[in-house]
Amino acid sequence: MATQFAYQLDRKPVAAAQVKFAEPRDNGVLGLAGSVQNFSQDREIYVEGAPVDTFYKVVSGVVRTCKFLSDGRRQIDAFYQAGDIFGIEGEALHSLSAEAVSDCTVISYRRRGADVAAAGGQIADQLFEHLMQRLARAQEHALLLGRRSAVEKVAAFLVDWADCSADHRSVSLAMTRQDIADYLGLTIETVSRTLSHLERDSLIEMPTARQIRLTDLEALRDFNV
Amino acid sequence: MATQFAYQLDRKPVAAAQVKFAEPRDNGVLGLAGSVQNFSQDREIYVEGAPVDTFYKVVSGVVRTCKFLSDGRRQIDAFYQAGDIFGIEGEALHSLSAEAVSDCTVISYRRRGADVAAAGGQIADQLFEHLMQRLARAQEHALLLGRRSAVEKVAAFLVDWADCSADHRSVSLAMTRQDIADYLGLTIETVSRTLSHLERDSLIEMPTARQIRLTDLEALRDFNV
DNA sequence: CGTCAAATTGAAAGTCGTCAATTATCGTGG
DNA sequence: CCACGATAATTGACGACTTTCAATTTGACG
Repeated sequence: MATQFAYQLDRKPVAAAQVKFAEPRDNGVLGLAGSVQNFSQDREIYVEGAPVDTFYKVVSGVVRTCKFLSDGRRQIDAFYQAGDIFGIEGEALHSLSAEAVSDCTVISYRRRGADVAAAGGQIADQLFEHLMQRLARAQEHALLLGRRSAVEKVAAFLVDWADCSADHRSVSLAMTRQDIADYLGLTIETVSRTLSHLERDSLIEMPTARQIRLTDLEALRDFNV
Repeated sequence: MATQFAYQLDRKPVAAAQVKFAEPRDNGVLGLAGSVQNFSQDREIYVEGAPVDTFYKVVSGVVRTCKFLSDGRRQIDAFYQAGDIFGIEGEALHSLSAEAVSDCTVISYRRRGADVAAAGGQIADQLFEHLMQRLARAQEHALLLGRRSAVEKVAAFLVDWADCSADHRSVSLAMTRQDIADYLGLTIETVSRTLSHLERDSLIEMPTARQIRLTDLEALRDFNV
């Protein structure tokens, strides 16, 4: 079956590309035919197994993609922020679910009856780049899930998010502890305990639960040998 | 940068496509310009960070791709068997290392100075399909690593491999317990203990350590709710 | 100020890892 | 063909890290 995306160029990004977990920058692979959609917190954007007819770009807010086991266990694959593109999974069916972490606005672009090649070389290349990056991230994530301890996971998470803040030293989290836990393969309690532990050791400061300052960024980075 | 693969079609697969962890079938995305290479057990095929100038197809034997932490911890991303294609990671640099699990023969294909689009629509589509499948597998693997227990992991591993045997009920493992452990995010001891446990419960039989019969396939499948 | 969800903290349990010893397996050479 | 040595695999005992269960505190919002 032919892979079908109708990509069109959009040279005026709708939001500053402050990107982290998904796209390293605004890549301009956007259709002009996009339509704006709003999702309130925890609302489902699409569900695993649904047919793939659109892909999305985040305008504001945060989106998570995840998988579930039938008993409710959840693994979050990635978080997406303003400028990030998501929803390109599988040829025909979504391999993940996508949900709004916070109230958010996205633009959805319809896949049309033209295959990748027909879409043109430049666009195909951008799509490749996107997939390659997703793949590399997934591999890095697997290493974290399979081989890192709780402290290492949490430290990596904080450093990752700090990298896309202004000073690289503070993080304001849109997600709950449960989201973090399900991203890191831990429980809420372990995440909470680990953060408290890091605060006691003066590696971070938590003015509020969602605002974290990385006071010792080097030490945090050192957890990721 | 343009994504560059010079794909050429090869309609006569070099080996029966008994595929599992990587490719669902022989997809014919092969250059005629491939050259045969042999690697003895545990030999490195390429290393993470190396420039990507070739990709590979397994003729015989088994290959693993993996990542390492500086202290030696290893996470195996995937195993590849006869007919599987591997080595397509990243635009310029390998995001994984590849090593021979057993003595093996592969065909390597050189990437050339033509970008994806120039390679033609059909080939671009096949590459997309390949990447999408890799991505879906990586996500499934992350769910396993982050949210499944030791028994569930081992059961899933066995069922996966049995799916590509003749009767779907027996597995002959090319890899060591250490390989299995590093694939599942466990230790050798836990893998070994879990297998013994499954044997005591009559879910499997182990004539030898590397030959496993799944006597109760249904029960094993049920671990993956 | 009261209510509810989110987050923290404590205590206890359990799963899995670590360390160590034993057994099995395979290739090699006598 | 058997013995030997090296590597792989199994098993046990113990311990640590993480989870589970439960209670408390914090924070957001009407």
